[in-house]
Amino acid sequence: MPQLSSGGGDDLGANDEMIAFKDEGEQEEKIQENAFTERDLADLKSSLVNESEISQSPNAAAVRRGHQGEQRGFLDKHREHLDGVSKQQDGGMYKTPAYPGYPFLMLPDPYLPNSSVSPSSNKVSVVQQSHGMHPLTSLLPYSNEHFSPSPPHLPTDMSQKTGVHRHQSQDLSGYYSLPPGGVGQITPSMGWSPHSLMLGPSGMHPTGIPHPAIVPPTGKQEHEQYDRGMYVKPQVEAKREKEPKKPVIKKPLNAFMLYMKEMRAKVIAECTLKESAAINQILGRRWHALTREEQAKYYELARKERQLHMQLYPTWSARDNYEAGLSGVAGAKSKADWGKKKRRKREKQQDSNTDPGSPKKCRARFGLNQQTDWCGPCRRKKKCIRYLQGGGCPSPTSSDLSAIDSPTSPSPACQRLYQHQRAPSPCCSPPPTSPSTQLPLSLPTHTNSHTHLPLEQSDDKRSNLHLPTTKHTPSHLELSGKHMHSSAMALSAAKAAGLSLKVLTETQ
DNA sequence: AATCCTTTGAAGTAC
DNA sequence: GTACTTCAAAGGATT
Repeated sequence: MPQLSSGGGDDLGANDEMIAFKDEGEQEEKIQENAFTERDLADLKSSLVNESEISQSPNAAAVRRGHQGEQRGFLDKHREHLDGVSKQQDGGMYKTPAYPGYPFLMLPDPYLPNSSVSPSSNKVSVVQQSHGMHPLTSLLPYSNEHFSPSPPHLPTDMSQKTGVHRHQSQDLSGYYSLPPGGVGQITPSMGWSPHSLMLGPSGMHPTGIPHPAIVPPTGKQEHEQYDRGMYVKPQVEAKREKEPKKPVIKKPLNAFMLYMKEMRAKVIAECTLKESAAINQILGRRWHALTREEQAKYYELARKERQLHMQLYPTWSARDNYEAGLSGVAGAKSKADWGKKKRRKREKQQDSNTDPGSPKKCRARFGLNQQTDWCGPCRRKKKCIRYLQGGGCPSPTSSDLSAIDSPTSPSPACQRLYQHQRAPSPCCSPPPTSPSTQLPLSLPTHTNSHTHLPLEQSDDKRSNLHLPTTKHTPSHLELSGKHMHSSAMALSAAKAAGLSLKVLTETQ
């Protein structure tokens, strides 16, 4: 269970996992609630927008902004509504005030037998976004009436096994992110009805629940048809009959994904960005800029998503979608593509790993005490991009450099960006300034081993927050953070003290 | 049309 | 236990 253990061993991050966010010096200041000041936005824009989004249509931006305005209006309304609802129903999921923008909070805890969302509260119209779905679509529970009350082929043992009433699962199914081409796009106004669910194997979850995590195993076109509830394509169906494919059950969204879903529209509106990659970078920064409390909300939601996912698809495994590539994986357009993709990645890896004798990782080279010298991926426990390439080891530059990449040692991705004369990604740009203070306090960093969050989260006596449990030993910073009232304070203090991440994270 | 890019986190495999 | 990989969303950009 995701936990914040402000009391006993704080496990927000392993000391070897402190992630430096140095690229936006000012960001530390803003670690308060919504966290984004205009200055921050300006920073982001200057580092991202101006570089990568020069050539976009102002008109489109204006339109988008208008759209966002509407959306915000909707959200505000929705939040008002939810504020009331969540107070009644949330049951105190968090001790901190309910996050106003998170409709998930209104959803019943599957573990609470009596928890259910009243139909009225659950009937939230799903507003469609210009890109196909409302950013909060995943956060907006379906109306119950859209579902058949008793899915015919729900595994009979499921509810018994999990102790969850069927009804609840239906309610909870609204948790899931809706694939752009998934049922989530089918709004009440579109005449969505249980009948439209009877569309054949590809559109239906084995449980009979029109779960948004389920997408047809094939490509876009079918998605679109699926969207419209017009899953009528004889040829495709014939194909399907020939090679019956399971509906693809997508992975539950993790905390960051949930956050992205919610915030994407906001970022798009604020930054007039279009490129998802750039947006995601911003979101990544913002994510780190969030306070623990804010992140905890998303971790909790993610936990619930997984929980629900597990309940709905007890037999599903993430591996299914690995393998699904061979039989129609989500994301992969086709079997062949998936294979290609996989192959390509492997080739990449091989290419970059030709010298077995060379230092393999920043971790190995610099050790935990010099994590600020690590390349970004190493800090994120991803594959090292710096020393895999033949051992040529650009001396790490300032520890204040971006956590992602330093200008002197651009990642392959960045190099590629340069090669293609794309606007340099922020990761390739010299970070704005200051060393990061953002570190870890806001990060539920984990140890290298997975932090498989237990679904059963014990009553957290140590903290009112729920972040993934980690096993690390507390670092100085963390200890400091523990004694600080908030990460913002810690960060501010750290900044005021002129402490660098490096200093802060040195523990041994 | 297909793939890339980019982010973090979860969960999988491999050793 | 550690290291690494894949996938989840998104949509413009690139191939």
